[in-house]
Amino acid sequence: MIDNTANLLGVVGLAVADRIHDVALDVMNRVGETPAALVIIGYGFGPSNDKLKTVLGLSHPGTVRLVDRLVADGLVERRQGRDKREIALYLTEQGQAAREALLKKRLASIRSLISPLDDSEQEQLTAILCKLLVSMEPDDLARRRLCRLCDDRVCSNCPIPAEFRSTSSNSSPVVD
Amino acid sequence: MIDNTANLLGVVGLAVADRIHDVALDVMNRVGETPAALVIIGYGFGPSNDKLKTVLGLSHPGTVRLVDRLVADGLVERRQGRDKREIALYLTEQGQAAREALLKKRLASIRSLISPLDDSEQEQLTAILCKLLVSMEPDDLARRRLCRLCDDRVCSNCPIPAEFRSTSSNSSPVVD
DNA sequence: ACACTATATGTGCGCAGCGCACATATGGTC
DNA sequence: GACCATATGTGCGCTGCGCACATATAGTGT
Repeated sequence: MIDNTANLLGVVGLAVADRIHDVALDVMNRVGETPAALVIIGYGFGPSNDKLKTVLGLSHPGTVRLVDRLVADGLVERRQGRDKREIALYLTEQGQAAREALLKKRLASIRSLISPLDDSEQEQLTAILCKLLVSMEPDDLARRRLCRLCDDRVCSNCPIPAEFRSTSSNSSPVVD
Repeated sequence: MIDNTANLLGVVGLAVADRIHDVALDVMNRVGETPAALVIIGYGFGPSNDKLKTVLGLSHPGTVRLVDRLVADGLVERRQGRDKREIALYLTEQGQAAREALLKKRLASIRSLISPLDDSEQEQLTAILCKLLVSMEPDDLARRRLCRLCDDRVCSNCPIPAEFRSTSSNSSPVVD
């Protein structure tokens, strides 16, 4: 019985991931971790290459090349970081617009998926998803990675404990 | 409010997709549509390259190369199809084992995700997922694509109408 | 001041996964 | 037999990524 539920969740999860994939391809013509990088850099706290790397779960060179692509696309710019080694990544205006479109279309595509639910079912689903998320990932990094494509402005009741979302500031998911 | 639910579903969907990705990497060291191909070929009805292509949503050359990889890995063999143009794809013994491992570990990884739910929540989730799936994809092909990684043996109550699962046989998802 | 190590970014190279354009072989139709 | 449809396969290139290595800056100990 639980296998049946698990299989159904596998199907819906795949459907959601497919939709997000398609949105990213449509908005920025990039796939993989590049869309997540756009979201994370867009929080505006000027993450270094290294910070980005840990959240995305990529190798260091993979992250460098990913940023190269974002810069080549005119979405991101490298600025001077805290010392002469570090860089700080910021979105360009075009990058901001792309991020907005990405988050907006991501939400829209998933919203259309759950639109057939009535209010009661929607509340049930929300409660269940919250419960799953609370008990999902034990460490800070994995939780940030989990939320790497979130639109945090609509996530007023993010079930992930605040102490896991940022360790030195409540407003930035990319601080150290 | 619905945006909040949508965002949460986006997170869980991403988590599920990440887990499936990791399982495929672990079991067969392949990603992308290759795992799905293993599942589909494994139904044993000897799909042609072209049948496989439509379910996976890949280009024709992409599918040929995908099969090349599966053959090189010793998981799939090309046999003579219905005429001298068509080929028929079948799993080797090793391919069968890999498919079993893939499906088993996929289920296990998702099962661990939903294990914190009590019986009542699990029933609610099942009902909601079924409702979502029923109203999700309008056409035959998209529905097959949706189920491309399913373990159909645990899906006794697949919400996708039977007429969309196979048009000429009730037991094969890859017939024409 | 100077070596040594840690930190941070960037490069050369190669591989996996995929698409476009094209080539080849077989089957069906007039 | 000419012609088109169907099915598979190839040449080539691109994106996304990792491993090994190179380079630049910061800190630390003597």
